[in-house]
Amino acid sequence: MSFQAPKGTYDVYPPTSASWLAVRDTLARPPRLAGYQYIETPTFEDTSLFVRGVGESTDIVTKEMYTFSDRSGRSLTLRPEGTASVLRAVVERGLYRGQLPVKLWYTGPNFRYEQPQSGRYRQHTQVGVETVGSDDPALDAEVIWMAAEAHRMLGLRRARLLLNSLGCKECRPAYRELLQNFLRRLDLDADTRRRVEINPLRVLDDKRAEVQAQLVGAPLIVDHLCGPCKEFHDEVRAYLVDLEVPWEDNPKLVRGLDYYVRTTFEFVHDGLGSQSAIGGGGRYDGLVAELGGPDLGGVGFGLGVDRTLLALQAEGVTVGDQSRCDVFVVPLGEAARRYAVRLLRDLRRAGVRSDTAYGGQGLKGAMKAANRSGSTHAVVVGDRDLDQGTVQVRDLRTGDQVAVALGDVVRTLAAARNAPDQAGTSRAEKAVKEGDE
RNA sequence: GUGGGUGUAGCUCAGCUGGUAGAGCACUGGGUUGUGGUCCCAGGUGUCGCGGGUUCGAAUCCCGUCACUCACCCCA
Repeated sequence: MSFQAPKGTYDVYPPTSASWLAVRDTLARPPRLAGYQYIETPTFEDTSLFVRGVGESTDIVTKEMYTFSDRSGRSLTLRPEGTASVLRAVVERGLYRGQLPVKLWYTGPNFRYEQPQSGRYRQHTQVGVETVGSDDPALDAEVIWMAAEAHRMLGLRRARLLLNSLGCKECRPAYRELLQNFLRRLDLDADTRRRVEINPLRVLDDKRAEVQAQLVGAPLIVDHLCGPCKEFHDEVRAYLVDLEVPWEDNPKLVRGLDYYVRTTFEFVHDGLGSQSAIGGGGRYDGLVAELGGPDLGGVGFGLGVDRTLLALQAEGVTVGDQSRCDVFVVPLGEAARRYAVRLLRDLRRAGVRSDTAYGGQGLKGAMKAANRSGSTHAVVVGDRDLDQGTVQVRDLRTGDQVAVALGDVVRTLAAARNAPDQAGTSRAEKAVKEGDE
């Protein structure tokens, strides 16, 4: 009997797990630099939270949720996205009672029952931010900038930012009707006709050529924004100019979550195949009130860890430290093995990543293991050396080997670790390492 | 939910119109019993996804099934 991971899921495992972790950590760096605090919410919630929060007419709610009953008959759902949970916690814990805006970041898995394909899984990990309690367009710009900044830190160059405004409850209804009148005259399949009635804006996002061809001349929201929405949108864009974040206005950008108003954005990457969105977000004024809280506006993003890694791979950019260790200890003989366990303890306490060969492996095999560990240095120590009160410290990059007194070993290796590396470290690796400080 | 493609060694794959399984990489050992990364030599593993059918004979042809994969709707 053998098992495999459930359909649409994947394992994050070596060697790529180092890159995956680096991507996740780097996506969280700008928020942490911008005063966002960490929040963690349950992986599942009451089903009704998502129905209310994400929107009854969305595909997510109608056909993609992992919903189940627990043993006492409650209907629970694995979270399909992060915003509803975080805002639920903000309201439940009264976080909005302090200084506003509340600025939070989080990371974790989301679950959607979808047909898997390249870049689309049933469980995927996001890094997200939410800000609650401010209608300042500078905050929209900050959220967008943080995503762009994370991409810059990673060394990702070909991500494009698409930007739109979806209007608000004042101007959207009239536009919606206008659009419906236009769409109803088109030749569309049954599913799409239904969408015209339930959520007409999403029809604009249809990828099919035969649909897009008919959409030429469709009324666009940008031409029907109310005064305040138009002004808000212009201010967001002015801030983006100040921040030197390039974008493309895309009047057909909609996104599949019902709660967005005004600012809506998506980062796309052309190296990913069909699933090109690596992150996105927008403003959701009204959602907090919808979830039982005060009438506070908010804006946030969700960035896909897995798709961002795929985008980096498509650009040939390697992120994260691929080495396992800095120092590898090669003991020869019984006394050396007894010494090695203590040396490893002291190296690790000094912050030097270190490992050794176990199981009495021979010198040749141990050296091979040292090489594969990615260590820059090997410590070869045998009874002969211990008798002389020394160990052999070998630089595995150059092959240079010197005897070092027992009392100086840790200090010598700790210093070597901090020395500037000779091999050219990639810009991305440097960015990630800076993040570790 | 709908449509295409693919399932052969740990990984990437070859195997023509049926004759009973291979390569590269990886791994282990040795050349060098106190020295890795290069080089040379040696070594092992397969329910050929699964079930059935055709045939003297099936990895190869047919049917079914499962899985994976790509794409659509939609999304990270």
